[in-house]
Parts: sequence; C-alpha cells; structure tokens
Amino acid sequence: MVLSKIPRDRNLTYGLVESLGQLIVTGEFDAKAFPTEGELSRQHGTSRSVTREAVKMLTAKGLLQARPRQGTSVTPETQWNLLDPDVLRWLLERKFSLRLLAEFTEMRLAIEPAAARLAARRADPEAIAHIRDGLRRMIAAGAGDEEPVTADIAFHTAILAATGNRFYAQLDPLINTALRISIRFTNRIKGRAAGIAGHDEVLDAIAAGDAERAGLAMHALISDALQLIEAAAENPGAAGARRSRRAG
Amino acid sequence: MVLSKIPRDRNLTYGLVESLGQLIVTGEFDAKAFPTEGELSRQHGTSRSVTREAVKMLTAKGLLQARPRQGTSVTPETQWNLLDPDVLRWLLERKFSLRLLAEFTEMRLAIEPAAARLAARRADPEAIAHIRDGLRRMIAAGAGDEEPVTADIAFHTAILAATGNRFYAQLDPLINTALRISIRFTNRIKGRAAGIAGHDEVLDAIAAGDAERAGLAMHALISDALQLIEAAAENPGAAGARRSRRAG
DNA sequence: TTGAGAATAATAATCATATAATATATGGCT
DNA sequence: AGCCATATATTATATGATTATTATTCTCAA
Repeated sequence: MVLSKIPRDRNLTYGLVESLGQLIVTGEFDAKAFPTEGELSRQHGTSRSVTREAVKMLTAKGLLQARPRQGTSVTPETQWNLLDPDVLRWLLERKFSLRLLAEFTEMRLAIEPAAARLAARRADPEAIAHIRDGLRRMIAAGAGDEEPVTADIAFHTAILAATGNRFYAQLDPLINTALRISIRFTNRIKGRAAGIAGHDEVLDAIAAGDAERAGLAMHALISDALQLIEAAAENPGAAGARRSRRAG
Repeated sequence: MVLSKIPRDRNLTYGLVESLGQLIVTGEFDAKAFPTEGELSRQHGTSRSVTREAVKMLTAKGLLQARPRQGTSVTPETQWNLLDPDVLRWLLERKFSLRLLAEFTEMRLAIEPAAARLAARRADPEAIAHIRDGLRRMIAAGAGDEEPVTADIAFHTAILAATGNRFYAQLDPLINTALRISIRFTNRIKGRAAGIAGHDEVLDAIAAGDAERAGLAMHALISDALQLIEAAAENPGAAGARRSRRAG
C-alpha cells in the first residue's frame, strides 16, 4: 500500500504553516505584533487565501487567534496545544530547552511504565514480536547514526501500541519526536550496553506477562534518562549538553 | 481583563468546523465518500473560502486529508489527534462509548497519581489554596446540577496546574471534557460522601508534602471511577448507563 | 495480450478582487 | 468628563478564474 505522504513542502500552505509555526514558538513575535493578513502575504509572497488557511491551521493548534479589526495575535503559551505533534516538534527542534525536554520526560515517566504494565497484561504474540523486533534492531545496529535511534523509538512505540489503548497509542508521534532528541543525551553518556540491558528487562517482563516487573523496568529506564537530562540542565557545560559538534 | 471569547457560533468557519467534526467522528462518511469542496459548500451554504478554511482546520487536527484529483477524505481513526480538546469533545459528546471513556480513564490512572505526587513535592501555598478551594466548593455544592461537577473538575485541574509541568497542565481541557461526562456515572452510583472523603485524602497528602500518599490516594480515586465505567460497559442495562433520563 | 507512454479529466491549490461584519479610534456634542 | 455618531482598520465572507497535481483512460507499439 502506498502510504499517501503529506506534501508538507510541495504545498505553499503547509510550507507557510511550518515557517510561521517555527517563528511563533521561537518567540519571533514576542516584541512586535503579529502581522496582518496583508503584511503576511506580502512578506511571504503568498496570496491571502494561502495565508488565511495557514493562519487557520495554526489557530486550530492553539497558537494563534484572530478577530476582525483587532488583528491576529499569538496566544499565551499556556494555550498552545503542546500535545500536537507539530507544536512539540517545533518547540524541541527550533527552541530546544532542557527544561522542556525534562518536563516531557517527566510525563513519559508516568505514561510509559503504565503502558508497559498494560502491555504485559494484554499484548498478543504479534504485538510482543514487534517489541522484540525493536530490541533486536537496537542490538544489531552498529554505531551508525540513524538506525540505533530509530530502533529504540520503534521499541517504545511498539509498547504503546501493545496497550490496546488508543490514547497511549496516540503518544507515538510525540514520543517519536522527543526521543529522537532525547537519545542524543542518554547514548552519549552511558554506554549502549547498559541501555540495551534495561530494554531487554522490559521486554522479558512483558513477554512473561509480569506487569509489575515490566512497569518497574520501564520506570528505571526513563528515570535514568530524566536524571541525565536534569543533570545536564543544571550543569550546561558538561558532556550531554554539547550537541553542536555533530549538528552541522 | 476581558477574556476575549472565541466566537464559535457567530462565525461561519468555526460553525462549519463544529458540524463537520461531529459528522466525521460519528462515522457519517464511513460509507459514502467525503464530499468535494464544491459539494460541501453547496450542502452547507458556505462559500468556498469558508469551506476550505474549515477543512484546513480539521486537517490540522488530523481528521481530514486532501489531495488534488483524489479529493478530501477522512483519515483512518488511528491518525486522529485524540489529544486535541475538540476532537475528544466531539467523540465523547457525539459518539459516546463506555469503551472510549474507559480508555481515557485508564490514561488518567497513569497521569493523575503522578501529578498528585509532583504537586505534593512542588505545590506552593497558592497552588494548594486552589486545590483546597475546589474541594471546599465540592462540599458546599448542594445537589445542584452544575456546581458539583464544576467544583470536582476544578479540584483535579488545580492539581495538574500545581505540578509546574506544562504537559500535565495541558491536559486540563481534556480532563475537563471527560470528567464532565464521567462524573455522571460515578456520582449516580456511589454517594457523594465517599467521593469527598477520597478527595480530602488527596488534598491532605499534598498539603503535607507526602508524595507517596498523595499518589496512592489519587490512584484509588480514579481506580474507583474506572471500575465503575468498566462495570457499566459489561452490563449496559445497569444504573450508570441510564443517562438519557436527564438528557433532555 | 501487454506494457509504456500520451492524452484526458477531476479535484484541490492558488490567485485576485470585491463586499460585509466588527471592533477600535476619533472627534464633536452635551 | 462622559456619551454618541462617525470614520477606519482588520478579519470574515463571497465569487470567479487560473494553475498544479494526479488518477484514469486511451493509444499504439512490441
């Protein structure tokens, strides 16, 4: 089946949503007012239809609000829908902060152990095979750049899917985005071996149907990650925070 | 301060988003294909601008996707952003199912005890006052129709706010919607007194800074609710499921 | 018959322009 | 000063035209 890909860049509207989304979360409009439709159109070389549709999409994600005569404005940050995959992605990629990553990981610390417990109670053989496959890929992956990360993410999202709960499954794209960034820290500091051992323990408990052990193992995994992030947040010069080396 | 109200109904676009959102989640377009721009406009008596902008907002929430020549279509349910307050509201209000409510409550069972633990560790006096105020209102509320529910919700969202974690705070509108429906079950079956005692225990633990006790108390609270919902799901004729009496 | 490539057609995407609705600002009047 | 009418700026809505994309159909050669 062809996975009808969303043409994020071949499409003026979606392109504008991306640009504006990134500008908004980076605080570009904190000082100056958000432009009017006309100005936006001129600045980005798009027609008013395209501009309006982009603004509407950002409104749907809680980032903007518009009223006649009053103009369009960026909503207070508390109203942004952080649980929208795009919004979280813009924040983590364009306005990275250890604080935000820590807060997200703190939420994972509540969600994923519970997901592991549910998976242990409910996962069918096929779901367990998916989890196992993620771990297998983690082990097989050498020191490559992409595959270890992708495999780790696959492991975690397979567990979310195995809960049989749509709300847990829904966290997939969020955890996907956050993990892709988070793993840069955890892997650099603690060796891969330790990480794999922890993941193996989770899988083993789920496969054995031992909910308590699965939850504890997952909790340990994420608790480790959270501690690394918080340590880095308090000590910005240290190892984990040096991300720029590979960035270019 | 004037809380610039969003004009959901005085606005053709937002009105159309509401209508279409409800139609989509209720499965109106499962059989027939989703209409084209032109048809939608004709059917709802709106211009193409309005129609397109509404479709774009629903696209931003993951409910629709559009491609030239192929038309607009409802996305598979797994891609809907259930964590968008509007989407969850449409589902719970227009396509209520005990199954979905149970799944959401299952997620609350992971989130809210963790939130209570964080609140116990971090809440400042002001935040605790807000929580206490919610409980006070719960007690003060008679057998009225709205206030007991509103007060209960205020109690829970005050705890989310007290975590100091933006992602927990973000769950406010979701839990708001779900609780408004959920409470209809729990209150009808178990007496209010028991509920208040449980809430009081949570507040007491948070105020005392006892994270473990706060988490356990909150867990007990939600676990009770979940059991009621699951019981009702398996036994549709029983008390809790009879909601229609008061509906009109 | 089959496969590749070209022509067709349906649909969303984009642009342009005009009018309406609405909230703010302005200025005059009491 | 306070109130009311008027002007003004901005989004909201409507409409028509053009373009881009792509699924489908058709043609023709191997």
